[in-house]
Amino acid sequence: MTSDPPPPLPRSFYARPTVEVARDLLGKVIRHGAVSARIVETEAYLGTDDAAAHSARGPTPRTSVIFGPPGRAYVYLIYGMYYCLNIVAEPAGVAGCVLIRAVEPITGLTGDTVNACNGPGKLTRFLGITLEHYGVDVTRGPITIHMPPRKEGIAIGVSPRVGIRQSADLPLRFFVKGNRSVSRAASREPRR
DNA sequence: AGTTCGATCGCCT
DNA sequence: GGCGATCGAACTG
Repeated sequence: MTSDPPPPLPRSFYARPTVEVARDLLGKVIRHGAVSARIVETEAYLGTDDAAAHSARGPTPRTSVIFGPPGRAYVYLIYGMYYCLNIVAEPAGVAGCVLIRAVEPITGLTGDTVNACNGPGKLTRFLGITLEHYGVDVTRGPITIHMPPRKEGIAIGVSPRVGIRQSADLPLRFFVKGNRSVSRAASREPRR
């Protein structure tokens, strides 16, 4: 018989400071239906003192979930053609979320391995995530996040976030050092 | 009501 | 390195 899959991470995992959640999501397994992948790159978007965050100017219809209970999915359409997936952090009433920027495929592979999910717009397509998943509780499903089957040491790299103009210097991007699935835009060396 | 522009990506030169 | 695709949220008037 097959071993029981681990349960989803509890809500308490997400009810913490956004930066902690962003770091700790590295190496975790995200699953949607038959497709699963390992999170290898994240970015923290803070509720306050972070002009780059969608929540910076208070709740709107689009961003309301960021102000609600932790462990829910904030999905939005970007550039009219891609979806980005965030996981809400901080206790309910405090804004903060973590953008999932890259994952490493575990199952669901067809053809190109790395290039299917090494970017925020690509991984949502790989995992089949769209606006209909706005507000989904990742402690319940259909999208869930789990501990990896085996404990493994991870070297974590830190850098500024990719593709933003406001608060561009804050070191809020986290990635698994040396992992080849880290997003292409992010793997560019920072200019000097 | 009209305009701007983005937490992207792939293709072009 | 540059740019177009393609859309709606947010902002301006």
